[in-house]
Amino acid sequence: MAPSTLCPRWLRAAQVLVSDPQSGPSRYQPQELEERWQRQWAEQQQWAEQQHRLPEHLASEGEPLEGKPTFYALSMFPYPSGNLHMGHVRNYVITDVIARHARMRGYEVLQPMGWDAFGLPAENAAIERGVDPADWTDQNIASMRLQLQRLGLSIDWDREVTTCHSDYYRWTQWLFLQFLEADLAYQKDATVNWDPIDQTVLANEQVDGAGRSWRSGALVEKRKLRQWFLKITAYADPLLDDLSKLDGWPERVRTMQANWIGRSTGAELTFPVVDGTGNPTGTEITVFTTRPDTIFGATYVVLAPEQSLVPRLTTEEHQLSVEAFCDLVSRQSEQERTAEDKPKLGVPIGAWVRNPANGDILPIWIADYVLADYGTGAVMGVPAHDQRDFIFARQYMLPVRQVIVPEGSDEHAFEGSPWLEAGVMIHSGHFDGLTNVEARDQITAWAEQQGWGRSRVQYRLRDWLISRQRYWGCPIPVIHCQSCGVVPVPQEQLPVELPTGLALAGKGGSPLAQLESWVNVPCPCCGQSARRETDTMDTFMCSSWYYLRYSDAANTTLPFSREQVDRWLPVDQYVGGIEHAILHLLYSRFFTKVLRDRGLLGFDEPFTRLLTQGMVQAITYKNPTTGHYIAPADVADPNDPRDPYSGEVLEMFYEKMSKSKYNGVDPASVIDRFGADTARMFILFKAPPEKDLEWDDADVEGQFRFLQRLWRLVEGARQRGLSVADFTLPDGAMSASEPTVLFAEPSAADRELRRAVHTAIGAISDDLSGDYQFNTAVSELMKLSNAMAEHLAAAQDTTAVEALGTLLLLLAPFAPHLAEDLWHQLGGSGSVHQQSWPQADPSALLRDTIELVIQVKGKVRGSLTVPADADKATLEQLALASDVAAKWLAGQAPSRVIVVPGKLVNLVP
RNA sequence: GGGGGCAUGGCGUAAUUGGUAGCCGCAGCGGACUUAAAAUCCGCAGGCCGUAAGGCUGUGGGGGUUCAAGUCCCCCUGCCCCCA
Repeated sequence: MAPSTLCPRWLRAAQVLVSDPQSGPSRYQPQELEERWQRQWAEQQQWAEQQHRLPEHLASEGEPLEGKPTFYALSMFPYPSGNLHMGHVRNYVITDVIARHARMRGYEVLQPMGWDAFGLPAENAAIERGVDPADWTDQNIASMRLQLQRLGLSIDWDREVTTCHSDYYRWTQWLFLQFLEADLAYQKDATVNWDPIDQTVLANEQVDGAGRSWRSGALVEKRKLRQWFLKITAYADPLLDDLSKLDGWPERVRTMQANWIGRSTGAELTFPVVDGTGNPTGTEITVFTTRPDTIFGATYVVLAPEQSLVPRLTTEEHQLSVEAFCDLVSRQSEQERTAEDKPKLGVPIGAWVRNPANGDILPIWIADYVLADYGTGAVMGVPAHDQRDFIFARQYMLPVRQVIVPEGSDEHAFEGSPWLEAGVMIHSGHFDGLTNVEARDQITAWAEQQGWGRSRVQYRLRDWLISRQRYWGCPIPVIHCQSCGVVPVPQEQLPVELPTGLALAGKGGSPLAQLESWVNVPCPCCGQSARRETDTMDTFMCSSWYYLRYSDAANTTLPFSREQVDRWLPVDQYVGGIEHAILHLLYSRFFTKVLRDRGLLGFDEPFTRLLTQGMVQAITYKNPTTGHYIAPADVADPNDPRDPYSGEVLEMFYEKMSKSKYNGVDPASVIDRFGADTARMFILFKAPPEKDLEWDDADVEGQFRFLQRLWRLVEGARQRGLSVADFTLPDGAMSASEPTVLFAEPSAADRELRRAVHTAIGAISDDLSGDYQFNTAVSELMKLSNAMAEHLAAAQDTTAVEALGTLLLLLAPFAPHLAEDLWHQLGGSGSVHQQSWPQADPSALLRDTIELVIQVKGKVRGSLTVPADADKATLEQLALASDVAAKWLAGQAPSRVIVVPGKLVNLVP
């Protein structure tokens, strides 16, 4: 027989035998296997909505089709940089396990994916390399989608959204108009970073630490531009109060949001401006303070340099110094201005106010540490009881007047610090002797009564500046008309398409403003010539509602229908990085509340549960003298890392993967070597999900070995002729009082095996509910596999089949390809991913005897094998009669005996 | 400075929430198989003393509550994150 006539299957087997004679007739080859199943799942659209392909077990339970509960598992969508990194992998694998588990528990699951596709990197690529941002982005999406698909995620790709495509940003614009209509979008002047050489606005990320432009190197200036804001402050209270509803969120994220909103209760107090003789001029300065109790200690008043009263109140002789100071301050960042440890700078403006509490005449200053847009842009200076006022007063020799002293003590000596704690009032008129907490309310009430104050709630949160003077963003859909003012683009004219084919140079002002043909349009109202808004939106606008769009991604008449959005949302489980703990999550919550109030959806909060996964770190080598990073590949001996050139001993630590540190691990290379299932299992096993994860190649290989062991385990079962074809798990109706009859006359091996199987079901189910613990779930899979290796051979077929079938069901969410393949190898019908999640049989966990620990005075001294059902009195008797008791009590009767049934007996002499 | 978190073998981690500390894995050591190596399988493994049986000790340090503390309380040290 000529070789060419050989049966192809035989040939393949022969090749395997030749290449690896020890490993038996078949071999775990993840690359081929994973590609095959991914193709099949895609062909069968297995992850699309399953409403019309209900698994039989649910139909048999008589559950109506419409009544199938929904589960929405969501990953934070990526920016399409072109490269999938390990952080993405960790994020999406976690979400996928949750989604697959929910599906097996009978939920209709939505797991979508999309692209946060507007943003600076595309524009930078355009400026630097002359590529078209749209092409650059689309190519990146195409390649990242392929990389993602290799992970075997159960994503419904039909619902994919891309924020830079007009079928998406059309609705971002539509939603902007909703905000405009609701009076929640407005324009006002705000400062931007201005590059005087390139004549363009820079994003904060484009300004380096020294305040210079990333491109031209010019010192960046602050400029005032008229810009668009969303009135998020109007929702400060609900955004803060509803945090208490989010008990499925990490506590620290809730705390961060609460701090960011920063609600503080205080008072507005009005100081009349007086002339040189102390007579009122008719002008007033209103300050905001959280400490009205300290008003008798005010020794000056400070305005922000930008405050509108400053030009009017400044006297002629101070004109020059005030202008010079305002110019200086305009170059500082907010952080520099308000940091508590920085020196505070200011100048007097020559005007005076009268303290309404005690009539004192106080000088007015301007200072860098007061911000124009917080409170009223004016504060009263109380050096004795405020850190920043104290530093300022020392700097300029302003008087310090103490009005609170520690309880039961003399006046606090001002050695080097103000008194910030609670205490008793002094020098405060008829409030003397009160505690300052009492005085705070009483002084506010007194001021209110006298007409110079009122209590006031103040927020740290500012309105959201959404204008960007950039090209690659969603155009703001309004038209400026000389006679009609700001005119929204009519809905039927949406989308306002971003023009294509621009030559982006990164200089000369806003890119869209330079395109006259695009800018000049007739006014939709009066028809006269008008100009388009040339600002684009902050990309956080696009990402504030994408999770709503997934629910109804193909809708061409609305961003989403109320029916679909209310069916799927709120998101049951959101998974993403902690770096979005504040802005993205806050903006999304804000959007949800506004849209709820507009009647577009029917829930208060978008994300019921939130999981913030930790970073993926990798081993990093650094030369301590040169500060250079060394690639791990260039380190000859990892146990004694040395610089390949100088031979110096290197520093070694784990740090977030990044190109500049040469410590990145490419997901594709891991999948090429070991397959996606190994990568998934490793990343889940190595650390709890919210902790940082240290990448370690040796551990990856260990995970691969585990999957190979499973392969061999099934191989052996097949040779034994076992099949899971008619394997049905006993259902949940079973209880300990009615032991299952499936397993007649179990041997010791049967009992051990069943105990291991049902322990694993219980433990893994537990790890996948509530607080997710994928690391221990994988560890339980390993324990089950170890128990099977030990007991499978001696167990009956029924028990063995139950064990094998259950193992594959439990494995399915974690290593979906291998589980599917082994399921079919063992004759399983249908997809393993369409089976129901197994239920633990309590009767399998029962034991005849247990090990009872004997403690003497809390220390373990030995143990006894006792009947599992022995009562407390019996346990005490057994313990007292034991050799251990005899040895350690030396004949004495214990003064106390503590019995913990099923656990231990503690004898206290 | 304010707020939050963490600290367990050589390493990553686990511990029914007050009940036998160290599960699972990595690295390591010993053995089997092999001409040999790899792979695989079996075994050992917190530290100290001891041939062993066994004992002492041990969850960053100090104190406390309790029959019993990795777990609860107080103080200290170190690291991380957020906001200033």
